[in-house]
Amino acid sequence: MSETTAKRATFASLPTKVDFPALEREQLRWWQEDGVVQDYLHKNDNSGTTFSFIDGPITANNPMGVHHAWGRSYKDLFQKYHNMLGDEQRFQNGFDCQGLWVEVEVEKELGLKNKREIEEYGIANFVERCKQRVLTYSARQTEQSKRLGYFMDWDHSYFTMSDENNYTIWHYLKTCYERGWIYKGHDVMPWCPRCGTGLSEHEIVTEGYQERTHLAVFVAFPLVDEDANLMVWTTTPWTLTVNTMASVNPELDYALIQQDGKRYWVAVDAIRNAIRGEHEILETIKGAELVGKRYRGPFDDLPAVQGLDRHVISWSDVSPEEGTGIVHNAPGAGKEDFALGNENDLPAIAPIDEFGNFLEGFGWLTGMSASGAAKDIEKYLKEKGILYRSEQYTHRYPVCWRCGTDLLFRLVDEWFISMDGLREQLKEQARTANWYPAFGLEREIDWLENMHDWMISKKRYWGLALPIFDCEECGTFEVIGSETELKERAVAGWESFEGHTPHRPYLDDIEIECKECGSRVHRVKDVGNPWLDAGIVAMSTLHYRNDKEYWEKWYPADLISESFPGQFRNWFYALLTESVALTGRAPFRNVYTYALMRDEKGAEMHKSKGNAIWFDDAAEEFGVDVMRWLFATVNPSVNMNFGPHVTDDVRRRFILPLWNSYSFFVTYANIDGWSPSANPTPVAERTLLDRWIISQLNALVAYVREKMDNFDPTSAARAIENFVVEELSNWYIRRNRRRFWKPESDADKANAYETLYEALVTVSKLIAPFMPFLSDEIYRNLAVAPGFSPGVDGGDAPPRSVHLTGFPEADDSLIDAQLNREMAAVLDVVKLGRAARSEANIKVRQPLAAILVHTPDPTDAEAVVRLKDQILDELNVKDVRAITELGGILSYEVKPNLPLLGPKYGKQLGALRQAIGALDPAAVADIVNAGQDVPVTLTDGTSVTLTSQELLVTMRKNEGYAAAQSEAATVVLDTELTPELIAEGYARDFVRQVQDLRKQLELNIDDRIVVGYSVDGEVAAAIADWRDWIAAEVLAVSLTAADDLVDATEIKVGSDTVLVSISRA
RNA sequence: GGGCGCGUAGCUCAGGUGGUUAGAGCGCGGCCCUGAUAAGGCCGAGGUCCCUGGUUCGAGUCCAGGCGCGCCCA
Repeated sequence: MSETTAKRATFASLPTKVDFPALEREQLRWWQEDGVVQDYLHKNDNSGTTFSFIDGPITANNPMGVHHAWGRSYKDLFQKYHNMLGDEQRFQNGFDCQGLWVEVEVEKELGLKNKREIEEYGIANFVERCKQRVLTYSARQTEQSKRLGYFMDWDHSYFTMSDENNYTIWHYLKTCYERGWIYKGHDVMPWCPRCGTGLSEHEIVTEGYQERTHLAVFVAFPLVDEDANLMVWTTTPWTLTVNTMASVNPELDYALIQQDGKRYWVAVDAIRNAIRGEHEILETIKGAELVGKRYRGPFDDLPAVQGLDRHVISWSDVSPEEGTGIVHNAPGAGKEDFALGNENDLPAIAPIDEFGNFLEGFGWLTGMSASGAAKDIEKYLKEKGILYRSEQYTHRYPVCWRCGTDLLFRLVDEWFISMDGLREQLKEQARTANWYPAFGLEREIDWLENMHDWMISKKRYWGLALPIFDCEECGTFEVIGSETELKERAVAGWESFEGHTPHRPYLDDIEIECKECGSRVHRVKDVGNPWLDAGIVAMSTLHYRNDKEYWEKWYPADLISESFPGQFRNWFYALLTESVALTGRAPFRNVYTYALMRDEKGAEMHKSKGNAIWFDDAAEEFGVDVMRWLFATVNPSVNMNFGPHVTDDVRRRFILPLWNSYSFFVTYANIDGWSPSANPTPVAERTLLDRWIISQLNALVAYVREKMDNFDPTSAARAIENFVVEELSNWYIRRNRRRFWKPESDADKANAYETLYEALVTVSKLIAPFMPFLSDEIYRNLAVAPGFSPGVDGGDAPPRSVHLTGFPEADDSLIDAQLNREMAAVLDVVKLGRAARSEANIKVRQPLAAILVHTPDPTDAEAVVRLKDQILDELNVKDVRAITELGGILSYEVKPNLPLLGPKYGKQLGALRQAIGALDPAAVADIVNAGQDVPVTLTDGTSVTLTSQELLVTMRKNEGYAAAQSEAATVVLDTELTPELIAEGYARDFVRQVQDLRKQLELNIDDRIVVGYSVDGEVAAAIADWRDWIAAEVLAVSLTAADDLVDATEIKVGSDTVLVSISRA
């Protein structure tokens, strides 16, 4: 081989240790400098087929975490795949810009504590800072996404704060208004007193509840017409101020209790929990009998609550499990209470302002914070003599998801879109899409069935300026649907708005004339719910308002993809409802969803817990390809545990075997100066193993395409991994190593290179959508460096990056199902042979005369014998023979063929199985093998006749043989060792150890050596007999027995010790 | 309280349409192979397939109820 090293190396040689993150950075640099991404984006301009992806906007408020990389990897891989298929695409990324989450971060930056301080700072300044923050983090996320290998048209990302996005929402709102769906609601909302805003139903997320401990009070409400009290319980004492009724369950039993001279009504089942100390039960009645009794409220002297007729009402939801079984209701301070008040025509009185402080009319409480007043109220109740007792009570309580403040329930005016008119149509449209996984549809339908009207207003600053003009004079309101309509209608304030984006505060001064009464009307101060912003993008980003042709081309999207949590009720819902309202059609055809990322131990990742992993750190520590391969191979609907051990595992399991296969090829191709030929040998003329791996490769290509076309990258990636690791690396390369290192440069060697080359180049394309960096590294070195990739690109000059190529197409004529099946049998025999050797404790280096093979289907055994070359070498045996005579090695076993017999014999099957077990297997086997029927008599005397198909005849190995058995085959070793076999074993032992010495001396693969050795007896004879073979194996120019060795090393051959010395020739 | 999903080896997870001996990877113990490999192979220990009931000749798989966990809703 030494003369071949001088030949020109075709491929860049590879480092023995790979630094994957460094390789990725280098690849990234080249893509950008060489304009690869630009060419990729325009590869399919006007191709005639399209793939429309609409990006769910990422909130541009912080740097990306690794969980963002998960979702973005799916988005990229589907788009890269379709780009390779030749589909034209838009490649538009989106940023979500407006909303409270940005405001909260800016408040932190500026040190502002509440809305009052924001207004002092100035709304215009504040809004400007919000915009700046979005620009900062969208730029940061763009760079991070590029590092992920995510190819998008980054210069044309959409921003939900854009004029077009906001005006398209106006158009949507106007449409809703014209259909009569918009209304001003009066409702009790969860309210954050710090943020000074209500939270919509959509925002009370899981983190929106926390364990909190509050002061809870048991309070007596004196009845007006009798000497007794209603006992009530509440964890929010401030709500007692606006109590207007008390409710009981009419079905429950209530007891009148006497204690310390006072009488209390309490539900019988609540006595244990509520009452402390000795007491007497005077009488028991049904809750229904309490209904209508009048009582005095604890704060009935306050000016704000005069003129109320407080009495007991009936409410079937009252339970005795918490509290007293009598519920104090404050319709102005509780959501369910508000509904109950409406049902019973009792008024709702609002006690608090937007900061959670008591309003005018609440006496000594006015100006106090509602949640801070608990202690004072407790004291007041005590002094008034109506406090029974108080306790610290821990429960799950809603908190503001941004700032953690306890929420209050506040009576407010908000704007809503009525959903009932659209509900059925939304469900119908949701069903037109394919959901992956399929249960996503059920989740969406469940949400659509239960959703309430959509609260779209928010009393904040940075967001969509709701185009609602509400006349204070006559109560008429109007919705403006576009910038031109606004200009037409504006009678004041246009000048101060003109030239600004449609945000607060610039729009706040505009006035229009009320169409009913002619009064001047301002825009409501509210901004929009941010899901309006994200939900309109299927319309706004496709130029729905201004370019219908473009919109028709790209709508609906072929794909959208986001993670489960929240999106069924948030983005998917908002997209659906806005698009369906405007067009009647669902905006997407396929929805690909995935679960949550956890840390390595399965715990939720949190910044505060310190277990969150930032994207930048992960990219530099692990490399992004390894993450992307992990993301592609896990089950997307199961939560993923992510961390260094998991990525290490992926690297070891797949990426290194792939790299090693690639590296093996490059190493030997360069030694041989091999380069791809314009006219490779037709596959049909190559060896069996070559034809086999090419056959498997084409089957793989067909499978991967099918799975990718059905949005199942997981199955595709797992199949690729199996092919590379099991078939290519562990079998094809392992079995063919000698073809690559043999000294002759003959046709057989060329075929081996051609075959491995085609497999590797094709694999580089298959993995391109999944691992953009490694795939291009392999592709560029193998296909671009030599100038063309024959047998892969038809001999044409290949594109300069794998991302500019087409996705491989399977050549069905190269798929040989018969060969694949036979090779599977061979692989099984090899595995069993190794198992048998291991069990018999005979190492592989010791040659054996033969193995005997039996397969249930005799044609498999014939194939195994035909393909025995692979087995001889792998198992180090001299012959492979099919077992033709049982010879005591195997015996017959007869089993019922259950899938056939079950349906036919039903309940008789048990008896039948018993009868079959009692038959003489050998006799039955003869009959079945002759294809004749077998008569069987059951225990009850019934006779049945079984056909040969209804019985399964198998072989079982007998004890006492070195053998192994699986469902597919039985392999038996011939363990008899002749002196010749033993001598050959010594020779192999010797070679193996000399090779090890070469390695220790760090000799080059093709260095020639001089070997001296010293040993006596059988081992000496064996070495002498095998001299030529040994010398060839270890590249020895001489192999000499000598007693005067310098620097000799002891090695073990058989049980003898041999002294060996080697040196470079 | 309702919807959806999940529950299989110490850990992470595979297990079309019910079928004969339930698998993989990691980890653990032992052995083997190795001049592409930071690899690989074989053997072993390790299982109440969450529980109960039902359908069936036969249930990890289908049905009902329950328990536990997750997400969503009330």
